[in-house]
Amino acid sequence: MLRIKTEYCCDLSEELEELFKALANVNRLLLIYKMTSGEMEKVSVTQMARMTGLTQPAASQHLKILKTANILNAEKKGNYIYYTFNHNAVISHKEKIDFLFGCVLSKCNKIKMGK
Amino acid sequence: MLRIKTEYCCDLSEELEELFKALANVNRLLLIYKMTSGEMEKVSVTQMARMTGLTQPAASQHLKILKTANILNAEKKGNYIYYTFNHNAVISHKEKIDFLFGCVLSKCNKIKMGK
DNA sequence: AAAGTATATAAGTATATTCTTATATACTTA
DNA sequence: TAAGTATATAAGAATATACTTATATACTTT
Repeated sequence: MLRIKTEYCCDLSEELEELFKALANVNRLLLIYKMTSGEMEKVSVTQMARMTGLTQPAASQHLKILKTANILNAEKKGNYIYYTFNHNAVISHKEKIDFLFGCVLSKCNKIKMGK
Repeated sequence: MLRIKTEYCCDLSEELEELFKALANVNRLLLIYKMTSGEMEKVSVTQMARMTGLTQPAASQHLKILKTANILNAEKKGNYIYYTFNHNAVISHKEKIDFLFGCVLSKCNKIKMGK
């Protein structure tokens, strides 16, 4: 199990680096929160830019980063593009984060128990 | 509750940005995994550098970033400095991440239910 | 078809990140 | 005290990030 984990962690670290990079920006986090908190199911890029105080190109670039990181999906509908959460990918991201923190916290507990 | 959440999210976004920035580096993630997986409770900086293939200054700089982000504690013992996880802070970090993903996933579920 | 709107992309700039090498600091031990 | 070891810091270089403004692309509507 430890060997599996050790090998797994190299790949996992690279995947988590990409995920954390995508999340490591306050404007992208605000975009995400806006997407969760609005009454609207779908919000256009221009609306999101307005809501977060970003210019349209800046919002577009941030959304692209979130899409590339498999956090969002884009769906074109006429003139507008609606970004939505990539539900399954978000679940998968969360599992990886839980694994990382699980490793850390179980190590903390082992030490507290006196090895 | 929604107003509380909206205000909370601005602060939270800035805190999560700092946390995610600290975690958004493959070498720092590998350092973390090495710290969780070793048999040793405490590992010196030089040992960690060797384990991850980093130079001593690079490892030191990464560890400083993890310490500044309240992920690690440093404890000087004679000639060596031992880094350990900041257990309580890690729990607090995890709670914030869980809140973020909780918002996202509950939004996903709301949409699936048809608003 | 022309004009208007929404979004993306391009190019440039300012800043941040992550290394490197060299050196300083703190401690230990001979 | 001098020499050795561990760690941190400093300074510089290469690269990445995040914005800006300008423009291209895709679609809609008149």
